[in-house]
Amino acid sequence: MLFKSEYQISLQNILDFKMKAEKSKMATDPSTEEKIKKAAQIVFHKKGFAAARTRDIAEEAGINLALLNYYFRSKEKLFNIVMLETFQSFFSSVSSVFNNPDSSFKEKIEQFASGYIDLLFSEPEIPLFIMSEIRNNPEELIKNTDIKHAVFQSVFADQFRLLVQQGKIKEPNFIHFMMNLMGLIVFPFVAAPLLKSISGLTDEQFNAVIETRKKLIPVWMKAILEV
Amino acid sequence: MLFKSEYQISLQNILDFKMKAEKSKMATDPSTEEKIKKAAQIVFHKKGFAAARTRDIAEEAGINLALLNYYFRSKEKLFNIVMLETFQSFFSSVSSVFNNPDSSFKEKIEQFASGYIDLLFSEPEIPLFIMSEIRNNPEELIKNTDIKHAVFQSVFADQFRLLVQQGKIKEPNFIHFMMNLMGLIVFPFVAAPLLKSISGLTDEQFNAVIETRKKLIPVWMKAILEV
DNA sequence: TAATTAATTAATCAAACGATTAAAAAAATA
DNA sequence: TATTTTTTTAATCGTTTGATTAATTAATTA
Repeated sequence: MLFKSEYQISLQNILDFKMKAEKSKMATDPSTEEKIKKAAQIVFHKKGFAAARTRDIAEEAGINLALLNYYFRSKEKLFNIVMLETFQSFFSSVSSVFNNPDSSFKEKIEQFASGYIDLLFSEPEIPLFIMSEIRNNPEELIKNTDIKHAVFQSVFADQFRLLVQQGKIKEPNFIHFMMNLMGLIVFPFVAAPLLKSISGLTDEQFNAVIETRKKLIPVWMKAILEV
Repeated sequence: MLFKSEYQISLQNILDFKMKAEKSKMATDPSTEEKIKKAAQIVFHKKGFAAARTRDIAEEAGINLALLNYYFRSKEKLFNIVMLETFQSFFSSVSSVFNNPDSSFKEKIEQFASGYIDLLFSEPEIPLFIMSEIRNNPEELIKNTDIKHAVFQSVFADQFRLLVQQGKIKEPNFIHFMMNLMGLIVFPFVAAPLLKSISGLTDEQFNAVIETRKKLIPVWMKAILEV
């Protein structure tokens, strides 16, 4: 009896969890809301806000068009949610790397280059999406995230300034350093179609080239800093 | 009588030229066709194809909407013309620098960095425009231009390979070199809104930072090549 | 089980937008 | 000057697209 009771309680707990999960949108089976959001992410990332049609998103999600407005009120509201989540996920990795107190300056560069290139391999359309859409929504996004603080008030930035003081870094402007590091990492993804065309490389060859940049960029950045 | 005759002939020539100029679209006073094209350039560059409305373009040009279709048949045809001309003008400077037989490898880097940054100062929206729109029109554009040849079969590329043979350049892959050079130059413009926000720099301060990159990028590129 | 609420669908609306038409004005030609 | 051609305009057409509505089904609650 104790056994059965325990089993029953256990089963009840499972059912309770499942219901709770459903309501709090962490359901094991993706809820309609999640399906729409995921579909919107795919379509918005690929086409941008203006070229994306709500019918595209509904089809991608496999749901009726009216459901999109039922859950998210409007295309614009849905877009804002996707944009915010994209922005946060894209820069969440930054903070953890940049503010790790246990890694050296050099190690952070290595981790950032490698980690970011992996992230961009899995979601190569994100940079162009963010750069394209950010100009329509100036400043709004940055306020909702702590990206500014995560970069310029980071342990990474402190370590940079210390090395400048010690005379180990020549160009003291941190913004130059960030432009260079980001440029070397991100630009090949943003310009991928163009670079593939003018180089004649296949997708595989192109990816292989970028893969080697995980190791090369830290070396190049070191060289840049010392000049 | 001869005098008058000469004068008449001279006047006739002027009128003939004016008529010819008008018809061949090189009129001194911008023709309607030119006005529309210029307006389309501005609107397309700023908003991209999907977000740009033909009514925006007509208003920007100060003409009736129907004239746009009278001269260019459709929004798409007008866009293709703007895209092609943008692409060509954006890369026309490349060929002249890259294929100059009288300048050294180092000088080409300096001229390219300085010239390209100036070009981007005057038309900062072009890179994002090209990168965004090229994914919808894969390969079509590159065929209509000789960009591929201008870069990879250039004097610049030959000079690069020679320096590799001489052991003066470590990383022999020219595509890496181009990614780095382009990335250092172009990325700050593509990511300008984001970089301004996270750095807190004003437009003037930001431009001043980029201005200094004209001199810094050649130095950095030299350091990269020697590592 | 009955009543109530939430989720889903098909049909449709209204505004936006690219494009066309027919008429007027301007320019070119003979 | 008279005629023809080109350019420009106002009005409007037809489609696309974001959004809504009313009815149906499914789920929840009492």
